[in-house]
Amino acid sequence: MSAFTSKDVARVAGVSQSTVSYVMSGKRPISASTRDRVLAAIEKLTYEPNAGARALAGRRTRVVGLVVPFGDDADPVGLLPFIETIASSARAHDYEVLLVTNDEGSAGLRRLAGRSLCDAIVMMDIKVHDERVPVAASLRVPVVLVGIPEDPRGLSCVDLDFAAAARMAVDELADTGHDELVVVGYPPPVIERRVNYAERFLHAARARAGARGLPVLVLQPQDGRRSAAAAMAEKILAHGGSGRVGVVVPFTTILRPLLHALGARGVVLGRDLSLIGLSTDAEAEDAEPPFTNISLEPRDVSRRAMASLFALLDPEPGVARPGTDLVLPRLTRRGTVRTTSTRNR
Amino acid sequence: MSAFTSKDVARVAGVSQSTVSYVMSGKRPISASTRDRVLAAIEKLTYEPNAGARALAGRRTRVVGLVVPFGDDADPVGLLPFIETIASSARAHDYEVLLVTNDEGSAGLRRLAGRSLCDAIVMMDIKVHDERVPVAASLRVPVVLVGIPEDPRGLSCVDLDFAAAARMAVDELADTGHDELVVVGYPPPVIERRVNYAERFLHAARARAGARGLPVLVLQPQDGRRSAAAAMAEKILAHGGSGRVGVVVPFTTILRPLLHALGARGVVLGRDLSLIGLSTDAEAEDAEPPFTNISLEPRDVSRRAMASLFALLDPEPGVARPGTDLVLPRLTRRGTVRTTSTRNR
DNA sequence: TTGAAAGCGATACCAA
DNA sequence: TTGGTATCGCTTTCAA
Repeated sequence: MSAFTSKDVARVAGVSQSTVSYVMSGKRPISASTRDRVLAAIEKLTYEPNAGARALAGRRTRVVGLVVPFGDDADPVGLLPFIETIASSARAHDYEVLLVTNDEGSAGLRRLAGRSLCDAIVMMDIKVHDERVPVAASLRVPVVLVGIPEDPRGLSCVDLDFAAAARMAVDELADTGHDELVVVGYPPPVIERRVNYAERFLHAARARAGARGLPVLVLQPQDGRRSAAAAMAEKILAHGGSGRVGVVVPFTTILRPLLHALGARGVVLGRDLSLIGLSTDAEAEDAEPPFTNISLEPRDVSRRAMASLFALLDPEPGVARPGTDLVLPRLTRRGTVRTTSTRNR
Repeated sequence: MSAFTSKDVARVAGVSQSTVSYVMSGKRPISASTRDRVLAAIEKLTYEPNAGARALAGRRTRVVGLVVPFGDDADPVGLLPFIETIASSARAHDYEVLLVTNDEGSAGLRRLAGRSLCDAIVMMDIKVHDERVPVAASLRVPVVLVGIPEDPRGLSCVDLDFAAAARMAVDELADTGHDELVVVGYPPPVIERRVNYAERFLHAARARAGARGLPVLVLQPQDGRRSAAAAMAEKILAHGGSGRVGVVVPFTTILRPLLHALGARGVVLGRDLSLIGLSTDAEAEDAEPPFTNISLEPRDVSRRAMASLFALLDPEPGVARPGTDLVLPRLTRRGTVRTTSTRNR
């Protein structure tokens, strides 16, 4: 394949190397005729600029670094839509995406910035106290967090509004006449790692339930597997004798096995028990039965993260300042919440 | 953060810039004392070499390009283990991973190579006739295919041996006394795109079934959703009156809904009907019920792909030549195949 | 509107 | 065992 340089293009087009550069960047007015000659030469030679040389001379790589939670026991499902959306958004701005895995910790961040491998970084799976956040804040490149640490150190954060999600779930159940709440929370490793959204969800759920005068029982599954789901189902049923119970499930991976475990015990959701899950819409639709859900909106979150990243990369005067951007979740009713005659929304 | 260069390191260590370079690369013997001084200076300045400059001068980027099937309707589940394994394998060799999505087609490949963004490429989701393969073969950088096109053009290919998987499934069912086979195949888009593994699996299944004297019915689900699964369940049951039927399901995403649909119709797998799925072990274990599966081995496949990639990157004399590397699948029995008294393996 | 030339920060050759 | 320096391919002043 070609190994032509901008010098070759210049020669073919009969112009100087700098003119070739300016034609490509548009940073200088060029007469129509020379531009055409240059473009023709580029076409003819199938010239592609050398990324390394460009990065060296121009001090920008046109690469965004993406730190993803691999290897961790973080919810692996639902990661793809994030990566996918970030990748396509990057491409739409003519940026490449460099993948770094979480298990490298802050070393990955230092490498990314120190070696000038990228112009900006998106970091996912933020913990409440995250050792990487202060490091990220000290880098020469802007960093956008998908998730909210306790102290963002002035970094931009984007995430679903998990507190609002919790309030939506509690309100929906309170409004439909339920008088008791069970939250099937997060497994021990998630809690121990102090994943930020888990805490935000649980705190807000407790607070709202208190405000609405509903007692809450928070259960903790061991993990997202069948046995854990079966145990949860038993606890819910043992607990739920007294009244009209609404179950809230923010931990995505336990949803399917839990639905199965409840079904196997003869429970009909929407009749014997109400359930709201926090999940993508696709998962809620395809589950058996389809359940009322509050959407995680991974695509929206990713898009907004990339938007603030690009805002940081070329700071439009008077516009973006870093801050926290919370995406509002959306509740979709699919019949797993029993409604009374008093309310019918 | 630091923005030190190797020149700074040289100054602090009291040596020349080239000595710093040689200390880092080890391409030249260095006296212990100077090496120590240089390393101390590097440490002190937290020096990191500029990737662009390195790529430019050294003509190698230490980046591998990874082309993943986003946006396509290719099975999104099971993609993560591939990416994850490739990423960690790359890191183990001190390479970065640049993500390119499939929907860019061969343009992405040309960019990767043309701009010298990477030293080698891993490409997934190969079709039988894949327009990208001839392009890949014409690049200046080595390309490893995860999947097998009809004409690999001399490129290295690594994949699960889907033909062997099909034969294993057929043999297992034949050996256990089944006298009829139903294959719940791939949905129309997969067939139309001529995804290579789908064809390999179906051809081999038909051939082996013929050799074993078993009639085969190949069904085609519309997609991987509940309604499609329900339709499949009906067809299987309508068909299966006459004898002992064994069902083979190579399309991963339909497995869960199909299991549910069968269960809802009162079918007990391993008693009324036998089923073997092609899926990761995790999925087979966690399903309801857990099913006998043939593993997709994404981690093995990825590891071997990276192994041949690194073999291409520094060609050990007398070792690697490009070729096709098929990973043997593994069958794990989980009780969804009914066994006769005549065989008990 | 265009060109010449000085870097950008490494690598690796040629000498010593 | 080490240092000087040309070079990689592009961007961006500075001059014209």
